Amino acid sequence: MPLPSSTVENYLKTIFKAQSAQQDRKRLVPMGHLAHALGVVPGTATTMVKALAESGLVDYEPYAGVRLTPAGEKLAALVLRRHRLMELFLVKVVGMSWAEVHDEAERLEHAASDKLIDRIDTMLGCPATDPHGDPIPDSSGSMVTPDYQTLLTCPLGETVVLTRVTDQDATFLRFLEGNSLKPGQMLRVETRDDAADQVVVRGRNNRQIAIGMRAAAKLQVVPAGYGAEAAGVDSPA
Amino acid sequence: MPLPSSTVENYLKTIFKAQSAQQDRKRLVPMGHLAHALGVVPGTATTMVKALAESGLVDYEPYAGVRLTPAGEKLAALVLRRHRLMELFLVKVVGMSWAEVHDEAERLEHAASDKLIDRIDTMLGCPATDPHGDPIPDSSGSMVTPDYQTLLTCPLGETVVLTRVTDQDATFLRFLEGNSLKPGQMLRVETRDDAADQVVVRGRNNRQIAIGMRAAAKLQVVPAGYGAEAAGVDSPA
DNA sequence: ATTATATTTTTGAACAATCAAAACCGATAC
DNA sequence: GTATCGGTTTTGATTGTTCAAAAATATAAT
Ligand SMILES: [Mn+2]
Ligand SMILES: [Mn+2]
Ligand SMILES: [Mn+2]
Ligand SMILES: [Mn+2]
Repeated sequence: MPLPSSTVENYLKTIFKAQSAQQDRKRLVPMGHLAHALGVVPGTATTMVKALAESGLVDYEPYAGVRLTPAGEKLAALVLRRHRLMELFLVKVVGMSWAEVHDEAERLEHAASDKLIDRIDTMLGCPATDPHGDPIPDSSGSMVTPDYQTLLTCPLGETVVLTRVTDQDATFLRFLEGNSLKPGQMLRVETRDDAADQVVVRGRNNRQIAIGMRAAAKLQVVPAGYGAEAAGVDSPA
Repeated sequence: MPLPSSTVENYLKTIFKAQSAQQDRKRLVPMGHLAHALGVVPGTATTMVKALAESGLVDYEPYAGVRLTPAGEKLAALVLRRHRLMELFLVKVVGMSWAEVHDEAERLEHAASDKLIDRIDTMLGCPATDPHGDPIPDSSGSMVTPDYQTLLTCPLGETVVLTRVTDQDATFLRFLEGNSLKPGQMLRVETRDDAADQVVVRGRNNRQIAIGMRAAAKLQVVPAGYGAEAAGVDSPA
């Protein structure tokens, strides 16, 4: 019952995110996926997951996969809370770029005390989302994950608000920033061309921006003026 | 040559502080002292120190003790820099109490990147001392450690400025704060009574404060108006 | 010099986390 | 049903960090 190591925290967080990413979040996460996401060989993940199961943090079915127990889910959500609050803090208070805060938070999330995190939460006014639009769990570990549409699935021609970016790669984030593609930005999808693998959107100052479909799928949106505030969009300007 | 683990960083920092604390800072630090300061058994310290010697970070003489090499000294100073800048940041920007920032910084010092530390340094205006008056090494790892007098050794009756507190215990720090005994505060030592183990000082609002000699030795001072600014005192009000 | 005491080192073992490579299982394909 | 193949688990080993207890050393006392 000692406090979980950062290794354990990372395993739980990764399982949590993998479960959230699949449509049925009660399904088992395959060992291979987990190992790949953590950058370890599959055998290592198996060993670790068996230990986590022993501690009651996950359910483990050999050859099938792993799933968080309620206890594991709560712990994972609190790690995610520390991560996302820390990211927003680094952007808003410290003035770091949204492209670099992920790596920083990846380490700080294991070192910051609950006291510090609560202080940050208060200082930021109990925010609902982080700089990338990811929802921030509350201090009890619960979180709402709205099922947004993406620039690939939203209706053509209608104005939408960018709400979430589901890729933390620094280069990608810098590209988006250079094109004013940050959460809160209003957009309209002009055309989609499957053959050319291209989506053209009109963004800030009516400027046209063309991006590939792989990238477009990483940009989540809501219809303009509908639930934008509820989704935590800061400045729908 | 991988980056040093937090365990290694803690060993180096502890050796550094032990060397600084002894009058001749080139003397060897006994294994027993090191082990006690780190909260490990002596055998553990011996094992670790031999590994550090292998990496060229310390000089180790069996049965005599350990001392930092120039490489180890630089690394240690940079850990201390991260620790102290983080403490000041937590007090000044995050609004935490000076009594609780030490424990927090004890973990954050291993997680914060150089980029974050530089950002904090700039934000704070490249401060010379932390909330407890401890000097902050610069980014090259050099640091001046003035040899202050204490409330036990300073002249009676003369006005002095409190510059440094050499004990991080939270309860002690809260006691000091409750009596306005923080760096920058002007004081006068009225009486010293060896038999009663008591030092009486006159502090803020001419209020009299009596403390034991053990505690008085932990409060470092400089003559008022002389080198106070150079020592990084913030508000000699 | 001999003895006693305190400190230090060594030895043997443990735990956490990891990998490489061999063995294994399960879902398809024939 | 047997062969095949990707994913999974086992096995055996390594590294880092730690402890308990035994052995060794240095220093101080007699
Ligand atoms: Mn992130
Ligand atoms: Mn994020
Ligand atoms: Mn400190
Ligand atoms: Mn300090």
